[in-house]
Amino acid sequence: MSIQKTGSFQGMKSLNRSIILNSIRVHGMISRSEIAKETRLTPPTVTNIVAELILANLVVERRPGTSNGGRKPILLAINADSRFIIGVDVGVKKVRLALTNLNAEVSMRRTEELPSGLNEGGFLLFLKEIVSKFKQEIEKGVQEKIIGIGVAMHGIVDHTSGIAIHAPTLKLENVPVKEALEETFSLPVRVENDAKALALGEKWFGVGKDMDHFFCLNVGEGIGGGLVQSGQLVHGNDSLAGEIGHTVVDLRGPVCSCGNRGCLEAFSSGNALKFKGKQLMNAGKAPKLTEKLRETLSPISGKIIYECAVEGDTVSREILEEAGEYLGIGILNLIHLINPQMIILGGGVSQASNFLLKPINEVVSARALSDRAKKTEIVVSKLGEEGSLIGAVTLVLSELFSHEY
Amino acid sequence: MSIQKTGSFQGMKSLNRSIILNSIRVHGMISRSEIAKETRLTPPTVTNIVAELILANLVVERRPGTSNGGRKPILLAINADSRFIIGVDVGVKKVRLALTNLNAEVSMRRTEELPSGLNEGGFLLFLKEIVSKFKQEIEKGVQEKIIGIGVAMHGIVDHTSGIAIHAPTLKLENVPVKEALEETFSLPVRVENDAKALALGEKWFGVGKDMDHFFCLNVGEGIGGGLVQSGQLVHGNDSLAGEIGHTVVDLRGPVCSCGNRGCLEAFSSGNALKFKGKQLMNAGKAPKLTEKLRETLSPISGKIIYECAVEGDTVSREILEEAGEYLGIGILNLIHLINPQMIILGGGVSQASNFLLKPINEVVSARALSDRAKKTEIVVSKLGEEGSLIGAVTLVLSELFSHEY
DNA sequence: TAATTTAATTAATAAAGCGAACAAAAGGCG
DNA sequence: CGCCTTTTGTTCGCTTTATTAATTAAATTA
Repeated sequence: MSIQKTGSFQGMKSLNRSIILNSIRVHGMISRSEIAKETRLTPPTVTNIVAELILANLVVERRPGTSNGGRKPILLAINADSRFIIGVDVGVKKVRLALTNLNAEVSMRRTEELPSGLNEGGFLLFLKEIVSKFKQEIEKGVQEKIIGIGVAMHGIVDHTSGIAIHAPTLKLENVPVKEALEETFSLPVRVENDAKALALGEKWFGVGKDMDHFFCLNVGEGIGGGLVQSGQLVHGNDSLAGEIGHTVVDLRGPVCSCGNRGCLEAFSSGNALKFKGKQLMNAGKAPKLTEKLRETLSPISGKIIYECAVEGDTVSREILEEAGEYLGIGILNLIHLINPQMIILGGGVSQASNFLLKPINEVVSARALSDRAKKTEIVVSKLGEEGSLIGAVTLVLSELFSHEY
Repeated sequence: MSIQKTGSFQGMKSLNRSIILNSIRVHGMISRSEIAKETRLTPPTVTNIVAELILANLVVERRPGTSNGGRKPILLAINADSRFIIGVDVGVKKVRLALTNLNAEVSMRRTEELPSGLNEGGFLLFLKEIVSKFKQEIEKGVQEKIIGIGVAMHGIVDHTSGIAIHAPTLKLENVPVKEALEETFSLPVRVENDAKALALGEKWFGVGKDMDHFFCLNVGEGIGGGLVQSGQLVHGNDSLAGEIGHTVVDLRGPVCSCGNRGCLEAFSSGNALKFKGKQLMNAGKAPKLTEKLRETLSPISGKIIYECAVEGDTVSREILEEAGEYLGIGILNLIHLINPQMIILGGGVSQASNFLLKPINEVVSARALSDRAKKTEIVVSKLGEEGSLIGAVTLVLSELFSHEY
């Protein structure tokens, strides 16, 4: 059994602090008395804690609200620009960097190409270098207000130790990202798997804002996912939870990159689309695709297939539709296992959602066990390409706003 | 967002109370100073709360422990016989009843046949009658010590309202079990799905005792499951979580009772075994089975197949092995999605575990993504046939020992 | 038997929420 | 315009409960 947190005065206050802080954050603007009503804290407690938060510069009083027949309420808001966070999203080919305030509003961004073939040491060196360069470009006044660095990373990440345990496409193992960055920058660093970061980002700033139970799929070249249960990110026992890409949807399906047969990833990932397109082209069954590639001089990719589908190519549409059907099966299994309120589609593939949502929804509503399961909302992320990056920032934010802080 | 619990003195104390109570429960016997060390509560706090617990008769001082070079510690234990609980397990054909103490030790049990064709009202009437009869048979002194009734029930159950929303095989919908029993017996009643109850039972009294993340399969005529994450039962958004039986393992598989194709339940449930056996017998490919049925004059069943397998019948063994392989796929999907530390096999099929565990483990270790996932322990429940019943009792217990109480 | 060690309790202290009363600021109404 | 009512927010004394330090209790050991 894990070590439990005991009830203490500090703990009690810390809990109330985070309740108030989150109430302000979620509402954008809210008065003290509204907070008291909503959270069931007493007015004096709210007053006291808010006073501390204002002193700490985390909260500011804004304009008075409209009266309800008595004294006007004083609206409180998060002092968004009092602190800043650096977010880093380590992808397969590139690293994105962003500077945001407490509302995760990006005020500066960079994208760096990730050199291939780096070993663990080289990778860390590169990471430190680009973060350092990025930080130096930030104006002095803001630089001092940076309170932490959040890193979203492809592969398996132990979020407690901040070690990237296994990043297959980068061919890296056990990289102590947190330790290295904390030492270099003397700032708290949080590291998380990119799909899980995305899910957290959706919980705080995306379509998952009001959801307590949801699953967020990250469909790009591969397929990952992040699960939120009771408002909390689920890591499982070894930080492996969420690997929906390698759940089996058809035992006799094609071989997946992981060596198994019939994984969802082998049907519906960007790579799977690419493979399927190539196959059809070789068989001479995808004239439009062949033409498009000759025109644009680009290699086959999920994006190209999507573009052809937009332009009306039936073959491309069928490829996407089939991918959607299998995604539907994977999502269905998910629904039956953990019964989320919402499924969020994120990652590169979310662009193609107009072709995917229909088959997914059809499969789910046809096969879900109960009416309630059929009603599981399936939506597309609105955070776009920067979703994981926003999630990375949120890793730091969530600690600032959390109970433990 | 759900209503949060605020930090308050009561809350703080209630939390510490539950921490201490659980520490005593888990250790069986433990001294005050050990509790303080383990829980990081201060000695006076432990003393104070323990004093209250003793006053409430929940805890007793037992014999002194062995000295560690100074004064002997006074060992504390849960006063097991200070309170009793009635557990009810509503199955498809029968209802089990049990009376237990705080250690979930059964001191009285009954099994009643469940009449078929009851409607909602008739079902409740029957339930009230058998519980009433059972209660009257309990000796007076113990009867007064009953603190609640826990009900485990087949089908979809809303555990907050205590309504059995959907019980397909009983053909019942929206049965207000909690309300009805609470009114009749003036005792707190908790109702839960049987597989989830089983999982809770395993967490408290079974092999899941020291596990924070596990999944408990209940394989009987159908296949259900209960998920424990961070020590807590997971219900999902509509109490539907855990339905592993209807996750798809092979799109082109046989038709399931739910109408879909390729559900795990259509491969590995007791019913699936039965069906498969019948199929082989009709094709004349299962001589041993045919003989056994003629001998025993009983209809084909999972149990018979198991018995034949024990007696060395290759056909029966193959049936079980195949069921195991598909179970392995289902479990694999589970592992990749939520990464539990342990998988517990419970329900009727757990008897046949000697034939099932091998293929399950083979599939998991062959196909799991990472070494850590391969190491997921797969074990058999030790609670046996009464697992869900113990779980039902635990529903009440967990509230007595919990923070909210 | 005295010294030491560990266990448990007591007493004084302090943290922080709570309830009641109070102040501040509106709006409503005569 | 001025008084009353309502809503918002604060102040103050009280209460709960954990914490620290000192104390008592009961062993072991030298």
